[in-house]
Amino acid sequence: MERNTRQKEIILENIIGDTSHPTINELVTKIQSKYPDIGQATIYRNVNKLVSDGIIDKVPSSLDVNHYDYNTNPHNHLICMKCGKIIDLFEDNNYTKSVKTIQKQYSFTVNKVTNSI
Amino acid sequence: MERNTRQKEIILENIIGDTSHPTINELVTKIQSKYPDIGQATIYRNVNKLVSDGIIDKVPSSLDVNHYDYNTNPHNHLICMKCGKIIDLFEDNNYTKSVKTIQKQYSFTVNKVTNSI
DNA sequence: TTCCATGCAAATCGTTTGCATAAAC
DNA sequence: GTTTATGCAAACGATTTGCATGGAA
Repeated sequence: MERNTRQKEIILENIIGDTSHPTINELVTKIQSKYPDIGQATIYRNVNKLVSDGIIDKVPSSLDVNHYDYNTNPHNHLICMKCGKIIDLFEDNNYTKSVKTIQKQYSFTVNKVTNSI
Repeated sequence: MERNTRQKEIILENIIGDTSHPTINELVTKIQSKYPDIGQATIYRNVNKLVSDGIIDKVPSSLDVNHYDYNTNPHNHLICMKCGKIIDLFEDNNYTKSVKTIQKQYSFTVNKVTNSI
């Protein structure tokens, strides 16, 4: 049986509402700056669990570090393979558009669209 | 000035014509089984160079290992975020289709479309 | 009181790097 | 002969794991 802990609460709190697609490392820094007593293994373990439970999304990047995203609204991502920049693509504006249209609209080459439907 | 070496030739040969989107590790195994004298650092260095030269594509996967793809024809990829399976999407059939159409056609949720345009 | 979750440190995995040697040119 | 590329092993960074301890139920 799963138990509720202070750590789990704090970790989820720090992901919800964060629209910056943080890396694990950014989450660790962010959380430990407020709660230095929370170990990074705990953060890794909980973030992984949130991903496998479908609460948050793992967003792979071109730069070989994963980013994490809490998905209230299902959406896609436009990710730059050179610099790693991530742009959200929400259903109401361009989710239904073709890849070609999307890449024209954003005036760069579409390399990857990640979503969380 | 760049030099042509036997290793470079062999490494490129072993990527061209490989449509299986191999991981670096699969390439290392494949190449070293035929040419045990080629070091893995050399394979890493050359594969990275081929990527930065735009000869081959790095295809990030859900499983935290990169796959590599030699792109004669520009195309997208459909990648399963659970099992890592990669499907090619060529321009002539579905490249211009919307994400929604694509995911209906393949009867699973579109998580990521990678391409090499 | 039971047993799952945590914190720490060590281990692991994939990848990169330093350096001496080999081989292009 | 000069200089880049290679092979090896060590180093590195991100992530996972083992284990003793803490704390939820």
